[in-house]
Amino acid sequence: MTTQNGGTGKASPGRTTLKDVAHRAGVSVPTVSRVIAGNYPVATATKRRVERALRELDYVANTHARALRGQGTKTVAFILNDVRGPSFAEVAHGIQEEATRRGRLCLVFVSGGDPRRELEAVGLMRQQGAEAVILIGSVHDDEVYRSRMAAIATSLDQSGSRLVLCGRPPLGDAVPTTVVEYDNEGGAHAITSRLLAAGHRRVLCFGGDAALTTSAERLAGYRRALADFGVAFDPGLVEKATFERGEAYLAMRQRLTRPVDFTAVFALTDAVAAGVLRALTEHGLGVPEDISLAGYDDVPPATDLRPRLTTVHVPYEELGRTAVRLALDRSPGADGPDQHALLGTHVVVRDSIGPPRHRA
Amino acid sequence: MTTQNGGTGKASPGRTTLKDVAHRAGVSVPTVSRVIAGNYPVATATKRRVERALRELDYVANTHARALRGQGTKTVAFILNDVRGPSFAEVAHGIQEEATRRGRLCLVFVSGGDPRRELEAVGLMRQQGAEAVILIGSVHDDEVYRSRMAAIATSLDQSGSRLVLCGRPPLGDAVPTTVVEYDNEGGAHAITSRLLAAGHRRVLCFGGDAALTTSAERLAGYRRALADFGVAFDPGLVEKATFERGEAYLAMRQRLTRPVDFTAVFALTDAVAAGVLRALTEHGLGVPEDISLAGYDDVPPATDLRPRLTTVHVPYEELGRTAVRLALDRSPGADGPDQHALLGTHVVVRDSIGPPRHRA
DNA sequence: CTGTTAGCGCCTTCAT
DNA sequence: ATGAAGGCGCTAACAG
Repeated sequence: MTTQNGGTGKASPGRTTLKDVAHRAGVSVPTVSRVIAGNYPVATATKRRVERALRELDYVANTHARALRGQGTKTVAFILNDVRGPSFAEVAHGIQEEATRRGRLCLVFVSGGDPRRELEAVGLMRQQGAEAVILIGSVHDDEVYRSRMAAIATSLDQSGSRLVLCGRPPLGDAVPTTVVEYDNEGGAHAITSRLLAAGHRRVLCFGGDAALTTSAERLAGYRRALADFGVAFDPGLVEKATFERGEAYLAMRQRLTRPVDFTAVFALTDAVAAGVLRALTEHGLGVPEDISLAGYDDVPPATDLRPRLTTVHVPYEELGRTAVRLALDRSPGADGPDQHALLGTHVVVRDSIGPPRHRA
Repeated sequence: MTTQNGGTGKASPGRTTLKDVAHRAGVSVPTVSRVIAGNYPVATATKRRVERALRELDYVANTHARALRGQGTKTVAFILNDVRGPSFAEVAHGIQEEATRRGRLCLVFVSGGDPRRELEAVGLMRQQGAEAVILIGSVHDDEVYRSRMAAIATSLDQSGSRLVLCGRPPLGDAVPTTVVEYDNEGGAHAITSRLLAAGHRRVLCFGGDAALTTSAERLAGYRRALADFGVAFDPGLVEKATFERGEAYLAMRQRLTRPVDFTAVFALTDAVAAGVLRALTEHGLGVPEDISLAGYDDVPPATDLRPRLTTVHVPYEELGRTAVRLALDRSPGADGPDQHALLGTHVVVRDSIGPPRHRA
């Protein structure tokens, strides 16, 4: 016993290996392996001895070794801005559920919205040999981003993995990605139309950052609805702000120091709507009596707002599930370069929209 | 070239390996490895050739092989009931941040509150060789659970990993675990005291499941406050329900079909408080004019309730960070069997508590 | 400076 | 029914 585990079981600290078990049971390593796999004949007596050793030594297989051999636990990776956002959380949940159902493990990484961290994360996930790498949520859509992502997508594809864009626009048909979007522009069009149909003509579009894909699309829907109703677009009625509740509140309070030249607000996000609602209320403006309010996302907390928020439902959980399903189901050989799913959105009518009130 | 990757680069589909790169650069495998590690002298010319090959072949190291060799990317695993709960999400965020800061990857598993899935998950995480396995949130605290967990903790400990109980009571001093709790009972005591100090004597304790550790502790704090104020405990004023918003609403509506024999409600959770608030409001009862309301958790959406909820702040994110910190910082040799952190809670006073209103 | 050798833990032939 | 051998991809020792 010069080298290491001399005796009857494991001596050194660290994980129990097949060798330890084999020693203890007085058999060879492959025999133990076969008992575990159970797909090969083993004498009943031997089997029992091995099983006892297995139990006594509390053996667990080493996934890394298995992965190296080719057949290890597969994993699905996802990268998001922030787990705390209700909509992201919903997507994450969908991914989890579907991945677990298919016997996959989930790796998570939070990028904080920083493209560099996102890139770094993708690299790590690639090292891990993730079967799919899912990118969740909005992004600054510039040329650098697109070319980098295209390169990454190709790399992943070549190593048998898959880049999935979830709630983010495609990179182009040539790029081997799976894209799972929802009808972002359509939802914005629908809810803005709702506001316009109720008689509103001065609709403040509030929140978001035009450089972000999500904002841009929602803004586009807003503008298209305006055009459909023959209402001129007024840049003064587009107020950029963050997607974050607190800042939206502050920004709206700021806006209210100027004359109120709108009768309705389209908040680009439910969280923004919450902030807007608070600012409005504190300013003595009733919703929907004085000002109508619409949101976007239909996250659970929106139900607790008073009045209950009329908003656009986005199937976030389904988005996550679909992402996993598509990425995993594509036949490994046939490299259909482009998979694309577009999920529908719809307006959920609650209590925050009313007819416009004529103002002095 | 009889076997496989004969020629200049990688021929077979799948990941690029060191061997592929070595072939392409016309050097041996270890040389490539050294160029990558950069901790060993390599001729500049060779180095350049290798680097080019590396780039051209888009090489990424295989974490599993590295892990097998001993020095791979470490990972931290956490298991929770549901990512969608704001408080869980906060803990998850804290874990992420701290783990990433320390160069660890995160594995996540959603158990849906099912103890069996939790057990299964721990097994998977153990196979992965996770450095720490963090269990988040409340649990059904029976004997079976305790003994099973103790066994798992010991197993993990022996393989150099660590079981971390986060927001969940310890298993006993003998069990090698890291426990990161918050002062659950104390927070409940404090906020109930607040209600009692405001003059309330009939306080309905609403929501939760007494079999769950979290509920039990909060209920205990409630009772202790009652005792401190010399108010007799009335079992009729404890209403079990779920922790879930929607069900809480329904349960409260049900309760309101009976006579209103309380002047204040202590909701065991902010989500429950939201449901209760809605039921109360719809029943024509004003908060806090008619009924005072207190919550627990201080999750962000609580700010959007009207009136803004007075509640107990729980440092969830800090809980997550601390869990990672403790688990990773303990000196590997010295097996201090028990690590225990107890984080403080405090009441956040907002607008949902007022003096009791004398009722007919 | 570079290549050869060995071995991490597992599983899959192949040969008893 | 069982053991011996080989190799997954990588890196640390040991030659040269």
